[in-house]
Amino acid sequence: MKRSQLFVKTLREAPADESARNAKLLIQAGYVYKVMAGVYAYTPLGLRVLENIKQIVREEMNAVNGQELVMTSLQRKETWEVTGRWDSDAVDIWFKSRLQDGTEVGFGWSHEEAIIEMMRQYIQSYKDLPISVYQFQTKLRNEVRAKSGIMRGREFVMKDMYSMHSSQEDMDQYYDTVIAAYNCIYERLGLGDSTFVTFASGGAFTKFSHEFQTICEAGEDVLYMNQDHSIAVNGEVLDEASEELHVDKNSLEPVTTAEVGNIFKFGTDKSEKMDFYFTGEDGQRHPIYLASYGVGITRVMGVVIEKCSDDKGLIWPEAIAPATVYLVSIGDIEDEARKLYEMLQNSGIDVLWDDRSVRPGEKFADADLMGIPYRVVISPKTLENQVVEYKARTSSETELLSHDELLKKLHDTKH
RNA sequence: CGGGGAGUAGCGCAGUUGGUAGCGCACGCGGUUUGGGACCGCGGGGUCGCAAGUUCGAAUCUUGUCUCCCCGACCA
Repeated sequence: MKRSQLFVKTLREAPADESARNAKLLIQAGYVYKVMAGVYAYTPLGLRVLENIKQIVREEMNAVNGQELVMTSLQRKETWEVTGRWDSDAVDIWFKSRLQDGTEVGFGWSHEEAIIEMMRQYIQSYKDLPISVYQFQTKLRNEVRAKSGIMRGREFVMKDMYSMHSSQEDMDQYYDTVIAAYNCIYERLGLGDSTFVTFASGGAFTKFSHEFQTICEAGEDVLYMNQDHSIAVNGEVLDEASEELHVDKNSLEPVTTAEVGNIFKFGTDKSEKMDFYFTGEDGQRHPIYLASYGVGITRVMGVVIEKCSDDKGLIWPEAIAPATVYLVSIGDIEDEARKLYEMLQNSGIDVLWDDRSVRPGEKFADADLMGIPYRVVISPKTLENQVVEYKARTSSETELLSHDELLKKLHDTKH
């Protein structure tokens, strides 16, 4: 990717109409464009980060036999009337509209009912179970107030997975494997050390759900944790949960967190409401056991920024950065720079080459602001000694390396 | 939805006894520059969020309205 071909521009100053760190930096560095409150468009840079996060999630979902599909944003009224959730008194964040013939439609704020309705057509027998399906969807929610930049928008990308089972035991077992998969996701996103599975309120269909909460000052939740972090409870269910876990709630310390995932078991309640049954080995009809698993993709992106940035700008974890190397070429050395650019790309490294004819200082400032993990500088000075200058975004030290040493270094740091 | 703050050029901002809009950055042209956001000269760009009203005259005063941010409420 050449900087001269990117339409994106960085801003000298952060936008004044945002106060959330993630939104300020993303707009300033050219990753997102704000359309309205809680609604953000993603530039090629922002899209790359989003896709990188999705790919990690996708790999982990595939690893637990999730089958990817994609539902629709337009939803039928009838789909939601079955569970009473079309009613605006029950769900106050609906965006609704009408077809030209007057038919009411809703814009998907969730896809639970929609997916179950669809799966009902394909699942009849115990032989069809278990099954697990997931999608990445843009959810539309008419929030009264959007806030915290991309962390709580009216339009956001979510991965939602649904598993269907013929027995409680099968669901419970699968549920635990998904918890493990989720831990892998947050580990790979660089949030492993600060993300915890917590007890949270269960809502309409189950007593407790599990939330994945990441310690984050910009978060909206308060978690109560014990000393070794083996127990974490959402403040909203502190009393009930501590009782259930047999711990003294006064021994738990509060910490501010952001929810980055939410999973829960519906059991058979929802299936019974939606007439989602299978025929068992006994020849009888039984309700299907259901569980649901969500990850807020765009929200995770925001949380990563809130946790990882400095006064110069963004600092992406390598796993989701839009490029691995920010190549700065200085002086009239286009041919040599192009060779280095191609060499790095050919060895599988994503390079953003700043080939613009602007002053070096501006390129350095942009490299920092955009948060690309490694900066490589090539100039007449480095060429004289057959080296390039290498610097990690997180370090203030530079190193002079030969091309071979550079490749080795970049491949070694990759995991 | 309650409370608070704010809308003036692409971005950040200034602009009070009311007199027809300016600065920095960005942008275009010319030149000098080139390892941490250079400098000089010239130039383009704004129905001052929108709508009414007061006035000879409104960015400025009045009313209404829309939008954005923050706190709260809300949040499968």
